Amino acid sequence: MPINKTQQPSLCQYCNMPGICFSLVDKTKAEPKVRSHKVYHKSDQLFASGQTFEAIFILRSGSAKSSVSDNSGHEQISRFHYPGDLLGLDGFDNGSHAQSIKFLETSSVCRVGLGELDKAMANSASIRLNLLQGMSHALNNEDKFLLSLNNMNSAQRLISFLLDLSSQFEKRGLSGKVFDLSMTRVDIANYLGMAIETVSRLLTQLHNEHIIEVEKRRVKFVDFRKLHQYLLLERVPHNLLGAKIRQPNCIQSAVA
Amino acid sequence: MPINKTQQPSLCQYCNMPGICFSLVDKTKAEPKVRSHKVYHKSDQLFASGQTFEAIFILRSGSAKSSVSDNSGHEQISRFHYPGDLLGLDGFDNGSHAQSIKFLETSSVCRVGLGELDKAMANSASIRLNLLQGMSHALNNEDKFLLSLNNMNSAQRLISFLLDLSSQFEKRGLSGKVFDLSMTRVDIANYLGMAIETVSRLLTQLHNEHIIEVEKRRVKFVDFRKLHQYLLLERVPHNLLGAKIRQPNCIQSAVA
DNA sequence: ATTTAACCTTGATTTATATCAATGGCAAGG
DNA sequence: CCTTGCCATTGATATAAATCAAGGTTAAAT
Repeated sequence: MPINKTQQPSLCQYCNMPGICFSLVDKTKAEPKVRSHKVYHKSDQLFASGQTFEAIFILRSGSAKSSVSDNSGHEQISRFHYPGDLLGLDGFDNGSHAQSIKFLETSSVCRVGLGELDKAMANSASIRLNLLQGMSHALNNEDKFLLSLNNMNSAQRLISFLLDLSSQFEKRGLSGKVFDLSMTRVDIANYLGMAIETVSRLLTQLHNEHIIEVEKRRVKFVDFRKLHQYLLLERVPHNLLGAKIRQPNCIQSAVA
Repeated sequence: MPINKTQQPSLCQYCNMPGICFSLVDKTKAEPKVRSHKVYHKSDQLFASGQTFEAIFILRSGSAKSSVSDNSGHEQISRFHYPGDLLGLDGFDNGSHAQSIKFLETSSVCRVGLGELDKAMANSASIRLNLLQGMSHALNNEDKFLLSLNNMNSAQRLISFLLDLSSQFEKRGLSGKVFDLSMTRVDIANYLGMAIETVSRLLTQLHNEHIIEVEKRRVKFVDFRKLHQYLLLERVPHNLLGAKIRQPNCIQSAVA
């Protein structure tokens, strides 16, 4: 199985994004078959935890959040989704969804039923690859996220988050320098594992240090250099090893 | 695609575990083809981050850890592996491994080359399902782990870890009540995102409270009830909502 | 057999960040 | 229009867990 992302130019005419959508159709036909597209609105749920796994989805536009919850009702946002992302991959595990997915704004998705998907996988190496890649990518992303959760202070986590968002937007041809957050501060805090007050304070601080500008949900990057400097500041990983020289304090205007 | 774990009895004769190994062979032949098996020792590396993705592996015996690291050299263990686990799934993302995998003790793996794997996937719905399930399961596990990282205190995280190990062992027909840790305290601390001193102190504390017995790497569960009580103690998720009534303190002999 | 290095434990102290508390603004719905 | 609730900010205080420090034990290597 050659691993090669551009193996097949699978840009979906309808979704206008690289994905498995177009690849699913029979190439011998002139027009790609239009799959079932659907529009959702803010707070709508694509599926809920426990629901039967019947299809995967490709996010065409808008944004969404995945979350899981434990038996005592605590919710944890595990991922934010942007156009091109595959949704519902959690369902393969045991045939029902482990996550819930809620939309953060008006969004549209492309639905691919399981039967259809399996047929496509049987026939097309590129579809197989596409799907496995998507899952592997999600897994790797989550690993990286773990890394930052356990090895960064809250300022660094928030900055990583913003930079990640920025690159997500750029990948999709939008500005990575100015953009609007589609999620609330509460969502950000939940995702990053900190208190909402901490998120708020840090945003204010970065604003005051003229590193970013924040106006409600609008974020503008002013000084990328300083932003990256924050990330480089040593945060020793829990006394684990003498791998790095430590510094007494990181937070307080550590970027001079 | 019917989602059904027992769709096909795919118990590998050689690995003696449910997996994709046996399913890969031609059922019409009397004997399953022996795949390439290999033995590794403590500290050996199965593959390193950056290495070309050529095969996936199934852990037959022993245990291993996956880790990722950032550009500043910090390492984060993302998962511990036990017999039956699929190794190397991170490689699908971009054709090279994102993680490194090191063995924690003498272990053996079953190797499935990519070409072989793809062929099998093209031909067998059960192999497709098996692989997707494996990845989906890994993804869901990591989501759950995130949940506990962000919503539990260190005692609860450690306990969850021990209970998870316990169930891993039971699943594999071993005692979930007494077992040996194959990883160091440093590994545990790294995985759970806490200082090694905290791990040590908590183990001592749980021992003193007669909830578990710890003797070097040997762990014995004494009082499951109290252990679970620890998990139920409220740990409000970062001020996010009034979802739960909070309690002043959790750690200090909270289980009376 | 002795040295070296990894691994683990325990105590004292510091600190990053949660929690508590109060207030203001904005959007949705009646 | 009002008002109700969500969303966000800011300050004061508390605390869980990291860090610092030191010693002990085990396993590996010379």
